[in-house]
Amino acid sequence: MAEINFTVDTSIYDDREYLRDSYQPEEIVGRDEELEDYQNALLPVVNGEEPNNIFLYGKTGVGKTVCTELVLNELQQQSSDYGIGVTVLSINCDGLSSSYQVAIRLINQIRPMDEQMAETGHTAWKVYETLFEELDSIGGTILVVLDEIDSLDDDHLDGIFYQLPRARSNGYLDNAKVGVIGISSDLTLKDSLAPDVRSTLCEKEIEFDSYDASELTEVLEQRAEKAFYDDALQDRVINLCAALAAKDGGDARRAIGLLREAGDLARQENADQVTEDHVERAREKIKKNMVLASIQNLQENEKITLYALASLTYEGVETPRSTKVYERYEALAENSPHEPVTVRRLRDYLKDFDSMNLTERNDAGGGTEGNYQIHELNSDVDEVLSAIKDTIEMCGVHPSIKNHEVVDDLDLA
DNA sequence: TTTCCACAGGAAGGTACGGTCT
DNA sequence: AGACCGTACCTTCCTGTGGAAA
Repeated sequence: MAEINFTVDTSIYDDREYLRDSYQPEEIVGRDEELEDYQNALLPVVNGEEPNNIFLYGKTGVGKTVCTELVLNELQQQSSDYGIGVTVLSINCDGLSSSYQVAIRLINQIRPMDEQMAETGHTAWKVYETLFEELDSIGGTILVVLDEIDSLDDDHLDGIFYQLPRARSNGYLDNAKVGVIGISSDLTLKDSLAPDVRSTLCEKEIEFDSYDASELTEVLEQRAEKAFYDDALQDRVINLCAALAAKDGGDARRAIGLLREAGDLARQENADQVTEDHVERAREKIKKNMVLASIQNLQENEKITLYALASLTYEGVETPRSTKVYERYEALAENSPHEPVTVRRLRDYLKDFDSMNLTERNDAGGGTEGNYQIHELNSDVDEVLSAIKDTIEMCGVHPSIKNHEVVDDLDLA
């Protein structure tokens, strides 16, 4: 057994807490314009008027959620000075698929633990009716923050965004003034809303631009100053993190995550300083973990599809077309306890892989072959095969991968 | 120019499941 | 107990697309 030895870090982190996702900075860098718009949009609240519905959009990690928390905290404090009661209900819609579920979450957030409502089984109108009763019993101004609304299914989007803003005019609410704050990182979401829903929900729109490299540098410097000891970071480290994150879409959360991972690596290695090399390696590690995590969440038929694609790739067919993947998939699925799905379904899987960034899907065609799509793994085939080890064991080792190291690892009787 | 081929993907509907309501 | 509800996951059917062959 390896010797267990904990070493106290004395040169890297002063206080790592400042790099955590949950840390809320007192001052937000580079979002002055957005904060001003936000403040203006909320002016009716302090004046005791009906609140605006506000729609926030911008890519992930550009400060939408952080700004919301900061602004609403401030709003609650200041309005209580004026004797106005403001309640904030916040729901993250990630993992929820319908308005129905969002409404139940809201109800359960209002209700005490021992009176929680079950998540299915009710009629839709019953759910909304209950929600309005609960809101009305709170009374005053209520701001409902719905974060990550883009993760809701398109078909189910309209329900809550239609009901909530209209509840008062339809006579469901007597005591409460409700404003909806919708937050989306999908810039096209607005277009998929029904026109009447769009016009009510988007009374005030605030767009959050992506951070550029220099803004990210500011954000990172703000955190790093408190998180790390003086001289713990090599000169170019922050600039590098900022540049990499700017290239990846200007996501501040990712930039901070990258810096944190680099710091962790340096600490593990008992280094005196975080170097550019740590950053590069941290970036690789994060990428690898993201792939692993998304593969592990796939359902079994999807994993078999990925197995089909990976085995083809390992064989040297780097961009197989959908039909080829399906042929291999069918062969693999036959050995598994799972009934193979139809080609149509598999096309959906392949489309999902692309949107999850596991693969890259491209149109191809011409010639006598007609039109078709080709699929290419976005990460190392070895990593993918390792991540679906259990599936390989279940379906059996396909001849094309019999030389792969994963196979040696499997306990094949 | 028309027809055919091979594929992509939208629409609608089926089924099983876990839940509530009466 | 049985009607009913929302949802996940799937199939079936069908239309659209663009180049090749007739």
